[in-house]
Amino acid sequence: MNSATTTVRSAREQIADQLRNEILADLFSDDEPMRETALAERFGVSRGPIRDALLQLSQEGALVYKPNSGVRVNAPAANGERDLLMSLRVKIELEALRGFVRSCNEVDREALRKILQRMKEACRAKDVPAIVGSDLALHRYVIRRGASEKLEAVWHSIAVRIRMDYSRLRKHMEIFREHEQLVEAILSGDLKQARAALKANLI
Amino acid sequence: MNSATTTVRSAREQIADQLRNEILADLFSDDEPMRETALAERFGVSRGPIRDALLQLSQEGALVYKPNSGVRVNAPAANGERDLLMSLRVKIELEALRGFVRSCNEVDREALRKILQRMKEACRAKDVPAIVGSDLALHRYVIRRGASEKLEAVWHSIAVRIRMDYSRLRKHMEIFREHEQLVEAILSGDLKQARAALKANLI
DNA sequence: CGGATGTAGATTGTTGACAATTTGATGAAT
DNA sequence: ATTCATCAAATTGTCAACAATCTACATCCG
Repeated sequence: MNSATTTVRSAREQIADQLRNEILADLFSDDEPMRETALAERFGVSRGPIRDALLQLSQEGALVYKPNSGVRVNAPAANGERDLLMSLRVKIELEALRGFVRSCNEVDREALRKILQRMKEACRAKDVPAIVGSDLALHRYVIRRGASEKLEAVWHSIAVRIRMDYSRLRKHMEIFREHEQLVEAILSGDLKQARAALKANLI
Repeated sequence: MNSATTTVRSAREQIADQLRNEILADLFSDDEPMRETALAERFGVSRGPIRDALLQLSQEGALVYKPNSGVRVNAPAANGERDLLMSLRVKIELEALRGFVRSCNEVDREALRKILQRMKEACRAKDVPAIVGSDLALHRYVIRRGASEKLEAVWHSIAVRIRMDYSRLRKHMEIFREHEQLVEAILSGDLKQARAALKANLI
């Protein structure tokens, strides 16, 4: 195994990943509480790892935590806060994009193609949680390699709180095509076009 | 009890608060691992709540989590990332400042004075963790009341990762005086001067 | 009838025991 | 001497039971 991509994925992280994708794919109602015992049964583990995952997702902004009462899905950012959050996200991603296209090597290019392929299949199958996962993975890869882990963490907490609308009217394949253009611009080393593709995808 | 200030503080949150202040006050070495059993003994609880607090602090960026190996103190942002992170922090705080001075009422003014008083005593006593706590509390109050909880969470994850240098050469009371100027500008409703005081404090 | 009060059920919070994993030391083979 | 495998101690991960807390409903008093 290589050590760049995380070799060990704890139960907590796997559960958190899956739940995050489903939450961002709007599979849960905003008001409905998420019960620990039900989730424990679903994932075939005890409540311990579930609690860890729920706490993590609360910190990320996907859930809202209320002491002695449990967690609920967090509401997407309201219009007022959305603008500022999005401007922060764009700022981080544009900065990371610059660093990424400069230092992009063959390993990075192959990783991007792989993620894009995964997104293609998810869009074809209309598997919204999988679309969410590949979308986050693509942006995250650029940010981690183009900026740093600290920036990646901050970006993540912003992206989760903005909550892109994946079930928007336009067809799912359009989501793929937007990212395909972004990746193509990156692979050809065209920073200017990559910036344009990124903005088109986000705003 | 009023419901604006959090009525219930779980063990996890109290432990996390205290540890965060100590970490940001540079009381732990960057390489030394933090052991769960030692912390459990220190706080007089079992490892459960300790694990919760450590996970939370890892999400916030104060600690670095390595599966099956435990947590260590995260290094402060390097020069390159620090600039971008600080620009994001300033952007959030300036935006929140605008909203805060506009809607600031008597309750807010009293809360600010109270936090400032706490900071004064902490600076006098050279209690660095307490200085850290009151510093974060002051900025957080402005952001929560001037912006939103989502912005507050994002700001927090940035502020923790920047890791202000509290043990800098200038005397501790100067930290207090900077914030005193900020609060005075806010209390007098002078947005322009408040922005200047904020920038002076951060940069 | 309206509002406070108590009570039962459900849910989260905490604990200690046990399992799985990592880490560093030790020693054998080349 | 160096490398590799093995092992023991320490540490984290998981679990199930129990305690504390909340919620909703019923009950009682004004």
